[in-house]
Amino acid sequence: MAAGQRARMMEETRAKLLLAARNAFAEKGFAAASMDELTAAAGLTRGALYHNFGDKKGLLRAVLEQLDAEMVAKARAVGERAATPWAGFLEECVAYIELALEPEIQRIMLLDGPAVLGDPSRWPGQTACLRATTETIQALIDSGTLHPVDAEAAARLINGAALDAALWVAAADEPRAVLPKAIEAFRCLASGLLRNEV
Amino acid sequence: MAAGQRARMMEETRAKLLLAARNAFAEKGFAAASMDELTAAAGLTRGALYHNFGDKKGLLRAVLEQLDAEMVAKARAVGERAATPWAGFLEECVAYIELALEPEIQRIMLLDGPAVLGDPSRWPGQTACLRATTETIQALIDSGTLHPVDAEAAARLINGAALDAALWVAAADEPRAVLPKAIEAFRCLASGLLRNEV
DNA sequence: TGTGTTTGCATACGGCGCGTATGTCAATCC
DNA sequence: GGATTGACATACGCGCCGTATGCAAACACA
Repeated sequence: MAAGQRARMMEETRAKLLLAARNAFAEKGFAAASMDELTAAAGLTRGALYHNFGDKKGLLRAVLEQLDAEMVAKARAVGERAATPWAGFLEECVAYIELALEPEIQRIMLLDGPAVLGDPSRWPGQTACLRATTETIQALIDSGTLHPVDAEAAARLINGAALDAALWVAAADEPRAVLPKAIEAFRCLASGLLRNEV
Repeated sequence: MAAGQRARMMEETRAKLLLAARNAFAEKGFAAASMDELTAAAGLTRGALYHNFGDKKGLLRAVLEQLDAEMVAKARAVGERAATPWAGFLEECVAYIELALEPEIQRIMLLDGPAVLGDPSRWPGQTACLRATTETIQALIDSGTLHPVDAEAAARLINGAALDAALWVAAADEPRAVLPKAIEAFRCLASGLLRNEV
């Protein structure tokens, strides 16, 4: 029993640190977030942090994996309820845009993540998000729905457009007013991939 | 004459600092670039830097304005040589993608810039790049070439897609091999904005 | 022309934050 | 039951940023 207890304690401290890190990174940004404050907020010290995550960038990597997993799960759940694969894909992308309105996602995943860890395609698991999009697009190409372009390239373009749209919407003076415009423009743009114009 | 001399000296030190900053930011990234090293490389000290640019972020702002101006000038030069407005627009976008392959542009404008200064639409002059794209798209909409979507939204999406594509290409194992794929996918995507399918 | 003021930049100082090295205590192993 | 490993805390050094201060040259003005 003691062995299990120990492993659970370990997981618990990791979870506490991840939660504190998410809050600190989201509010202050990666650079301005102090490891001392962050760990103190979790009731720990920097010792625990360096033991569990190696360094500050390691902590960011772990936070990003968490966020990425949450995003892909939510987006897929939305996409699966659609009538056609293409509609599902569009719904999924729109869900991404709306998810990316969350300040936490904005700051950590779209701004600090790339700056600190480099291009997302090089992240651990290259972000489940991009993989999922690539697979979906490839399937749509195979079924003849889309023009036969490179699936990975299209996925990157779509993702970049969607996330950049979210960044723009969130920074706008009236986010709720420009969001529909962004979504409409996105649907229009994405339709360029379709083989048969509607 | 002395007055002119003084102003010219001032401009010269600004230029030297900007050049050193471009090199340092491009090679080490904004966070890892040391102001001491940077100014020493320019034959000056931090005193000159804080006197001319206020702080480290101010220096980055100045560098970004320079890069942005250079990019928009090059892209417009490419676009103006095209046969039709739409072709010119596409060529301009492709030029952006290729310009963004430069490590200097990547690191400073696409990665560190947004992380340090926030969304580009909030930068000084909101980046000439975005303004130019918005105007071009609006003109194409007015002439009936494109679907009547929000020009600013479309510009942001197009820009996001193009720059993200460049980020992806540059991080790829064989940039020269994937660049054409990215461009092809981009043209395909952009055609979604067209009113009459080709 | 001489003096007071401003300007452009260098030097000096204080503080903070990261990473690492070291210490400590409990749990495990043999 | 003593030795060892592992999880975490504590202590230290170093670099870096921002600001306060110093200084010499250029201007203003009478």
